Amino acid sequence: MARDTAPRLLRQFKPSPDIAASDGKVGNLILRSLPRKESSLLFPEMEFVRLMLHQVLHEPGEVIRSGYFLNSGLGSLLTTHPDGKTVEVGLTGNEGFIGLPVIFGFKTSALRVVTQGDGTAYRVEIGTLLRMLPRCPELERQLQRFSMLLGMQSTQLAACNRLHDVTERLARWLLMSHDRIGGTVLPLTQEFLAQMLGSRRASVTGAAGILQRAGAIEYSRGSVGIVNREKLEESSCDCYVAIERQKKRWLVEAN
Amino acid sequence: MARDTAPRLLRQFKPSPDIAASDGKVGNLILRSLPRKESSLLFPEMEFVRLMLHQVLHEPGEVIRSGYFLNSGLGSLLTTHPDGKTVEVGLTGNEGFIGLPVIFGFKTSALRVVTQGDGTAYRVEIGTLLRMLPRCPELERQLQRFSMLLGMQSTQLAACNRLHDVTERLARWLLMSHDRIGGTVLPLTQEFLAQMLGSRRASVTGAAGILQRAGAIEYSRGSVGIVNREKLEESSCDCYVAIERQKKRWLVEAN
DNA sequence: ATACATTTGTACGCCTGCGTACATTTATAT
DNA sequence: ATATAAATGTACGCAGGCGTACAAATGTAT
Repeated sequence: MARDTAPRLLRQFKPSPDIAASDGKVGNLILRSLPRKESSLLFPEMEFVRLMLHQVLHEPGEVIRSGYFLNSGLGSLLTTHPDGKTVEVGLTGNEGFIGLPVIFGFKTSALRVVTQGDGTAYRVEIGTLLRMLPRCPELERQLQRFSMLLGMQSTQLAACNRLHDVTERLARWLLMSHDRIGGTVLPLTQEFLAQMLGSRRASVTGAAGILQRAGAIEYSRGSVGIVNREKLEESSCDCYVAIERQKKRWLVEAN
Repeated sequence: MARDTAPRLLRQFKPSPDIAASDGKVGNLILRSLPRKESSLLFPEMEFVRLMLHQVLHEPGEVIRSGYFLNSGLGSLLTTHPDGKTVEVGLTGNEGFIGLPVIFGFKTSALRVVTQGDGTAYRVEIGTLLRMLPRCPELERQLQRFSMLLGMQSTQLAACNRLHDVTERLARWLLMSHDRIGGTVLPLTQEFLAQMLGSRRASVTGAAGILQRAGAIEYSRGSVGIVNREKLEESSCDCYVAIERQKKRWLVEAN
């Protein structure tokens, strides 16, 4: 085995519903942007669920049964490889939706989707979603735009993986996650980070040490604290700002 | 400068129309799949153009004025970086369309798009295309599906860039290009390949030497001939088949 | 035919990251 | 309190690729 330890991922299929907690604020930006007409159609069909750390939402090749509008927490899109290696090729928080292929008529996922950090989401069964879409043009537009943004993100990550070293990529990853998670303390092990970055766990140890000595982060057994965002940005490659810049530009263009 | 030589790219904005050559067969698969109703709307609005080697169709940050349905030849999607480095993050031939962001309401390109090999395309002005889309639902569907396929491709390339060495990636690249170009001889310099793979030109020399000694390819000054596809597939990483497999699976699912 | 530009071959030192292995620290369960 | 598991620190040799530089070969223009 090429990895230190097998990933401890929760493969339970369905997050448990938690109706009680669903009242009040909707965190997901797509849902929030919808006209009342569409959201009133949609919400009765969705289920508020808690997502646990490292929960697997989709597995490559698997039929996608549910889509998830994230309210909080984040989802990592990973490629998987025969030897157990994984590489993160996309990352989304409350700005996004998990289950994009179905929007375009496809049924299976090409990627593993894993949650990172506790969070909540609105889950919708795919059949239901597909029935709703014709009556929710704004939702459809939002989902399609998000897919383009995510695609752009993955092209930038493709280049990043080619050109930048572990420390730069780790800093980039932490910045991207920090933007999508409420607090400044991220529940992360180095082993998990290694799976995200597609590197050795030992390489992450080295990189994390560099960032810590630079005063950018602080970490201990299973959690990383961001103590100085500026320094973290200095340590990161430009890919972080490149992604953010393009995202903003496009959102302005799309009015 | 980090590169041996500045890229010799043709930056002329518009490919020259060539009406004479436009009669007869349409090579682009999206256009061919359209119902007569839509294609008869569309074709009068498009211009048949020749694409020259290494022609730049879009530049990052630039407003996208025209879209291209490729009939032959291929288009590379590249990220560009301040130091002149580029990395290919997507590749399409006659199955695709160049100018996807506009379909989703965005106006600028995030990537450089360069043609590879001579080819032809149908060019359509963006304004025209956007006016047509509401009346061409099947076209819209096809374009959206293609964007998802391209997105999947770039996620695979993101992982490939992380995990595989130059020789494997070169073999993969040649396979992907071979599929999209008619003949078995590709007009390529090692310098150009280096820009696609995001590596040194000297690294490409080494990798090409390995593939040649393996009996997979033959090359000389500006052209690479594929002499044995099986051996090329053996030298490639699995990313090639992974992309093809997922593409086929999705196309079946979408019926 | 000769000069020039382009393309390719090759070499050198260097650094990063890999695979692997083992020790150490820290949390959790009994 | 003690055992067990999980997470982290660290080390070693090795391979691939980088940046750089220059020479050789091969087209192209005058």
